[in-house]
Amino acid sequence: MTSSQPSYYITTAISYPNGTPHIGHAYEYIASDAMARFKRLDGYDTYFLTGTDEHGQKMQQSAEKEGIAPRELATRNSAEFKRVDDEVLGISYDRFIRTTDDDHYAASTAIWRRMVEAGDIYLDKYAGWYSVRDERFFTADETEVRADGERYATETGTPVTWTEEESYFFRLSKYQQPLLDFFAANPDFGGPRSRFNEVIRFVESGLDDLSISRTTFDWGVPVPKDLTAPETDLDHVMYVWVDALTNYITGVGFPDTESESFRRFWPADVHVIGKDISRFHCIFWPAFLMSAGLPLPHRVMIHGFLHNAGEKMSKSVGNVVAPADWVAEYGLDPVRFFLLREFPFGQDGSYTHEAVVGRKNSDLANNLGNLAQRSLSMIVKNCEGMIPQPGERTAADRRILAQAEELLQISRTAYEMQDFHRALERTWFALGEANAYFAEQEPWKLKKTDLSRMNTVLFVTAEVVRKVALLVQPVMPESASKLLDALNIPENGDAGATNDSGSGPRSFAAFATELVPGTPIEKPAPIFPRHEERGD
RNA sequence: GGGGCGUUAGCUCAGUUGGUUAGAGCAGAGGACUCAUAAUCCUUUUGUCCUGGGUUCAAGUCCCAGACGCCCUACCA
Repeated sequence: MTSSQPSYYITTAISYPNGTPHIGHAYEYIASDAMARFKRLDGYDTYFLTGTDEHGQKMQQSAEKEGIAPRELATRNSAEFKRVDDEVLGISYDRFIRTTDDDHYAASTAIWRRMVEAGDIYLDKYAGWYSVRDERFFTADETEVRADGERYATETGTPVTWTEEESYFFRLSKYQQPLLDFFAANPDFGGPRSRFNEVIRFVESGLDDLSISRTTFDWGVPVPKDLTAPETDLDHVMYVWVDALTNYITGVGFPDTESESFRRFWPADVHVIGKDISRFHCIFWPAFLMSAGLPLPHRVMIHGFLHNAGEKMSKSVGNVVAPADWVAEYGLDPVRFFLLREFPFGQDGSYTHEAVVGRKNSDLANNLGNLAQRSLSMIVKNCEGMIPQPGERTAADRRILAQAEELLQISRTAYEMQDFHRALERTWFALGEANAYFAEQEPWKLKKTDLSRMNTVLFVTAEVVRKVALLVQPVMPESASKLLDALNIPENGDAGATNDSGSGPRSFAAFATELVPGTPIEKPAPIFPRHEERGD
């Protein structure tokens, strides 16, 4: 962690712990985790933030139903999200932030103060048709008067009443043009492009000022009294998104903008979020930051949603999958691999049991697992249990090594845009070529005719396995580590879980080296077993 | 209503700035091999590239119109 080391700051969205985590949450955590591990292994001083967003009316109401305090409910449910990260998914976050943390209150207050000082916050009335049942306002256009003379929300069919509420507003309209200029100057700010286009179109269509406080409930960050005293006697709490978005700078030390952490990690390299909250991250958040005079994040990566066999996951349909269930059925690494290999990250994906098993068996067990098994077994049996000394290399040897060699750069480029799908596709293409190479060279025949040549072929194959194992550590930390163990590569890091992974024989820096002939290896055991159907 | 994206082999999808016989993986069929986790390798079947026009020497790739699907947004007062 020297100052010369490049830094990388990545965040997930913070989860609203009004329920339990499902496979959609896991998708975002796993992808972000792979991204963070990749950067750590590639020598970046990396900071990875995740956590829970605990304020708001919904949490308060849920707590009331249970007869407990909001903070108690938040603490309990937040712990469950954290437990899934820690015990089920192996997420290598550096901090699990809670918006109820003390330093977060300080940060939220500070950014609010900055926005006030910028002249961007004013007091007004928020008025509209409020549906108690939906807990939200509707514009007049969104309501209709029915035959009974009462007014209803058209969309949800619930009765609405005219409600006026004092509220602080943020001058979002002022930032329409600055945002559009920023978008034009930073075409990769939002990804994928199609989602980013939606955001841009929305801004172009005009921005209204944003209501950013509430007085009807108190479960939130209080608006500082010294800022409200001249204007109101009411107690305002911040609109949940104001404080929620602020977590990204709380996590690196804000409001101390001179702190080592803030200077090192802000602005963030990427915020990873779902498509339902792109507007908050691509419009509100940059506008808040502009107002507060803080640098803007480099990128917001918007991922798609997972569908169960093409159907939207929903509690009422009963097709919601708990991460722990999947991990129990398929294993953690196969689940991680499946989610990142099967779907382009920016698109929705549809999963089926058959698809997961297909990836697990053909890609993991057959292509990668078996290549390692067949090559290492031959080394143990025919090379006195040591990595053999290779002889002169043929064109075929050089070709397959070069193909593995270029995977690092291909992966770097792909990961830069969170294109995990492509990185893995290219890696598995190379594995297919390696299996073909092995079959063509027929080392099992060479052992009777040309031992030196056999040694070369086995060395080259094992070397390809080593490079792939290094490269898939971010996606499958445990299995990749076992592969490296099997090759007797000295341990140093922890498959990208901490910044210790940035150097040494298991880091990406070791990509440029080769296996050391004479290194003893043990009789290998299958690392990627085929899927066994359970029950039945 | 406005806009975005998509529609390519049975399935999931690649197809760069228009250029030779349209590709991959999986699934199917046949064969080979035995080092290996009944794995691996080779060969192989199927495509009106949604439809109809247009531009061009040349279009899956550009333009126009339409169909279908998903999404964003507005409206239906």
